[in-house]
Amino acid sequence: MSIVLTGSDTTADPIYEKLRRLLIAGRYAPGEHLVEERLAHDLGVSRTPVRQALARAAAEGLVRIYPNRGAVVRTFTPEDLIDAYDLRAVLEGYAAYQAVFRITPEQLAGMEQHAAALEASLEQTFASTEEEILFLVEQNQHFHTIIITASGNQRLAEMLMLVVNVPLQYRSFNWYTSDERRVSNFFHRSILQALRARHPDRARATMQEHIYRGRDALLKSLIETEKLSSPGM
Amino acid sequence: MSIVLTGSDTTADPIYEKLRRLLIAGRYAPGEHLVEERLAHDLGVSRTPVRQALARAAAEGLVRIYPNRGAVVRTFTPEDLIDAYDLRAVLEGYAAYQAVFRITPEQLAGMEQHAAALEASLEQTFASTEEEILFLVEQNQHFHTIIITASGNQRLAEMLMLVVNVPLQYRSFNWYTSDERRVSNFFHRSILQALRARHPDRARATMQEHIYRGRDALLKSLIETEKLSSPGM
DNA sequence: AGTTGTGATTTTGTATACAATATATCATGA
DNA sequence: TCATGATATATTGTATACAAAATCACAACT
Repeated sequence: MSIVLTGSDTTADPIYEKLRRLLIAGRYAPGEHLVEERLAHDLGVSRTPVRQALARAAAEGLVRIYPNRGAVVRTFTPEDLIDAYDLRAVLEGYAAYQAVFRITPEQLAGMEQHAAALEASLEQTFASTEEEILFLVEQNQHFHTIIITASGNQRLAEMLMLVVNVPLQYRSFNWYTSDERRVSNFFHRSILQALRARHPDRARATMQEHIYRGRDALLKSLIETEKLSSPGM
Repeated sequence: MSIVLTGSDTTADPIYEKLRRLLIAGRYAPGEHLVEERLAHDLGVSRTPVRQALARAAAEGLVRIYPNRGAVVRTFTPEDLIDAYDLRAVLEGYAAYQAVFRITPEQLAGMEQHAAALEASLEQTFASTEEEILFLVEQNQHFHTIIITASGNQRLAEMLMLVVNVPLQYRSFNWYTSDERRVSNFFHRSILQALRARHPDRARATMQEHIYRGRDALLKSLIETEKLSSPGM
């Protein structure tokens, strides 16, 4: 497997791809006004293709476009994140349920590998560099992507991409504390077990709990940074 | 309530709106090559805004864009429709479950009205004009939209729009036979009952069954027209 | 000091021009 | 007749120009 939850086949527009990568990587701050000329400069093209990419990014929820006032990077309120994670729980829970009936030994082996890679990181000192975290996020994505693919529902994969593709600055929170990483690993193992044992309900339930845990960890760290940055406001 | 599952707030681009309406209404045949100049003429603007609208339509899955070869109206294989309806069942089932905890008496009254309008059509002679069917489709959409709104998950509404907004030529099949309309009405009543009684599980189960019925009816009529149009192929 | 109004500047929205690519047409030869 | 290749046409992709709208700066006034 090469790429993680890429736009399936919907994509294939290199400059939109580039913009999306920048947005997801957090190159532009949430709420930031994206002046077209600046983007054009950053992407090395003129405004015309930039506008197309922005229209698409708006459809995918990465930015919001206000008529005659341009595009701003989408901001996520805690409520937005809760909504998104609820949806993820429902959709990926369903994916796990369905995957039980279709997942192949090769796919299970792949999941095993990614789970092992994540597990290995537990042994290390908890001095996680940004690069290290990026690696973990990627391994985790691979793990989840296999299940989604194994569900056999093409459309589901597209939907989930829209929900999961939240800027990295939000997602990577989960991988900072070694505590959360341990819990996460436990669930990865449980999910694998349920899939191997062909227990659809267990697969779904475990997946849902896994995602809700991730959500809670994210919200907790969000609230904490909130407190730190604006104590009295 | 005014508009049905409009692009929430994601929209607000009049020319994209126009294009979407044409696509959903079936103005262009599935698989048809959408030459930009022609669209520009049809929409009364130049190619530039058309291309933006197309980029967006591609992101929403209404068309597919092949690099250097333009856009084609998305075609739906039976598998695509099955995937879409499965997702609908999952998502709207979830919406119904959540709606139990938040739906207001006003919203219930609104649903009652739309259900009644649909029920009234059962009494009439079954000579359904195209206009009549459009009315039924709309009433049905309103009914479902209220539940989705009542779920309280904004993102869910956006997701469902992407799944539900399948060209009319596919959707309206369900409303041709008076048999299906009767079954549909039965489920509308059951769903309302479950919501009023505040039974989340019943609401979800009934909604899911309702959607699966719709799917089966659609597939059945698709296969039949398939047989009629190409008997030997 | 704060508010409102006016002009300058920035930024968006659309049209047009042109280059790059794909498709269609048609002649040539087996 | 059919396949193949060259040429012409059509269509997409990008850049630029300009009009419309919003934002900003700053002065005049209360």
